[in-house]
Amino acid sequence: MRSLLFCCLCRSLHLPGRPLQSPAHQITDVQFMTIRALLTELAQNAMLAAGIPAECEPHVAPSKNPAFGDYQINGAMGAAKKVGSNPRELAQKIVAELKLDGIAQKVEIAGPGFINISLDSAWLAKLLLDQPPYASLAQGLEPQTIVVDYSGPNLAKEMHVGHLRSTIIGDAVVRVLESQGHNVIRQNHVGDWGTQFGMLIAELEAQLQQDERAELALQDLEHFYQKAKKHFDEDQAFADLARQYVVRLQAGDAEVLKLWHKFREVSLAHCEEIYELLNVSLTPEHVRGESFYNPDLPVLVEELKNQGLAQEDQGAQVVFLQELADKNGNPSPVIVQKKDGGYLYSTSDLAAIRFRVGTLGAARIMVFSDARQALHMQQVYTIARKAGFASEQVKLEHCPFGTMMGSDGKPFKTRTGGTVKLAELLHEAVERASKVIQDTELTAEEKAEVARKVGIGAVKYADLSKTRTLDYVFNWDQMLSFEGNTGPYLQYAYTRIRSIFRKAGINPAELEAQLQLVEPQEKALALKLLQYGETVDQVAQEAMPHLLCTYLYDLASLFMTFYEACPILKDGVDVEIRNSRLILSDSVAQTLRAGLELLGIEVMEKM
RNA sequence: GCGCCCGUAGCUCAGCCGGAUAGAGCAACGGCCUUCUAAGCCGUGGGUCGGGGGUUCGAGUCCCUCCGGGCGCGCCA
Repeated sequence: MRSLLFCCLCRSLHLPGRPLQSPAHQITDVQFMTIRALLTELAQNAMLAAGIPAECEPHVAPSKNPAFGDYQINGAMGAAKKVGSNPRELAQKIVAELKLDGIAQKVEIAGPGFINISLDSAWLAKLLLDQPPYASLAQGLEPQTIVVDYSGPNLAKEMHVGHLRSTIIGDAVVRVLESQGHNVIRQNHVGDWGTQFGMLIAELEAQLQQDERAELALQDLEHFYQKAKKHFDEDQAFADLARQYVVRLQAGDAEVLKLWHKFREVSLAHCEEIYELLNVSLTPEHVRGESFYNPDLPVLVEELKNQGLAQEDQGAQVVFLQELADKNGNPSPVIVQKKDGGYLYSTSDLAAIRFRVGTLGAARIMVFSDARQALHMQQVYTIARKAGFASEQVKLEHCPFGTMMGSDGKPFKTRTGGTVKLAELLHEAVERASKVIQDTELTAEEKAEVARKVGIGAVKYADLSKTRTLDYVFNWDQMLSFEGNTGPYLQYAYTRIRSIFRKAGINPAELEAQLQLVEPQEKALALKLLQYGETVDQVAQEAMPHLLCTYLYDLASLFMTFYEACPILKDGVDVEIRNSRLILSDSVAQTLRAGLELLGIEVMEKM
């Protein structure tokens, strides 16, 4: 719980059952909370005072329809059923106990027992001035150590669209969590180990012997991989060498390791480039690849065996999970060691959990990976609990995402059916954005920067704005449109506000802090601004960035409506009104910028 | 066969522990620029929320069932 408002009423939380005495106008700065949290608490107190059992929740929610006020308490109906009384009468009793002086302008009972609250404009104005919503997210939260595993490309190949969702969704959630003051540890679980590296290293050595430089040979990783594969398939001697290299690699052979390091270095450099272009906060220090866990794997399997969790089956070491059995009682099998002695991703994922809990001190672990890995993650988490790698206190979360689809409804591919390279996709985005930008006053340099921010922002926003767990359809025209719920629309809304200040020659920081919410559009905008923290909280809890996108789009839309209805710099606007509307506009700009930053999307002054 | 996910306007999507006449955008149609960025705003039309049962004051939301689609299920990751 967190945020904007404060109130001494919170003390009553420690005195359950005791009626609330403090008049609301005495609200002072003791503890931050959102409007929703404040109203929930006040409603809960009123319900207790009305004799309703404590387990009945108030169910406070923002009203969907302006006719029903700003917030509504929906708990009266449920409570009435529980205590066996008339819901409308019970609502009356609750309202009689509600201490909303100075907060609400109107409280009404409607329908079967809804309690509709219209907030007081002066109160909203004061809140907005006292606690700018975009500036106080970290207030009052218990900081946690949270390990976030995202991106995790396979270093054998070039990054492709399959890595896009994990990378940008994970990065947005990471930024949201950090904004709340949590100790976030990024883990880029790259695929830098496994049999395919034998082949790649053999190929690299072959090319180095032909006086090729590693950087040059690996310039096009995709091409290099295909070449190695072809070589492997067609040349028996090469294939044998490759297999030999796998063994030497696993045995820690210095020469082979050196080549492996070289390969890894070049491949990682390629990832860094993509991250930078994408404005993703991952850096080399966050890389913790599969190879890191290699030494721990035999130890871990031995431990699973000793605990009686793993047993030999058809030559492999297998953990049978009764917890995940089908309805016929067949346990779910998880292989942790192959019959040839090799390990699998289950094994290194388990080692990763143990490391994250034991060494990194994670209280919460979030893994952003494809929805198709759901069963695997469930198996790994179940084993981790049983083996004691993670206690019940540690939250283990798989944050799955759906597949990126083309307009034909099938997985996104090139026209010829190949894998779409991420670098090419992103460059195309910038290229397309540069064609969409109309502003002729920008210099070539400015225009290039705007194109980059708009193009990359559009790709990210399109992805982030859809429900994470669903498949989503990739569509250039839609994401680069300035109409509707898109990145460019939000960036435009921001620049539009900045242009007001440019035109007026005013620095928002020097504005006199005074705000009056007279027109309905002004009040609606202020209320929306104050709900920023509620949204960010929810994104942090559920790892669902699309909620923030929806919020920012609503905010921008409300601003546009306000802007049409309420003149600011035009002739005949009273100075105080003008100042007030400038404050409101600036608050919107700051919130848009802060929100977009949490999504990893940049804004610009002009476009 | 077993399991997970999905089905909401022509299209792309929202819908917050069940809450009031199911919301946006695009597309269609009609308005609004001599004044703050019209890349905008205002309005109209458009729905058996896949079908059918059930739970209850109330179901797009929860349960069951059927239909349709996607994905996964011991030695790839």
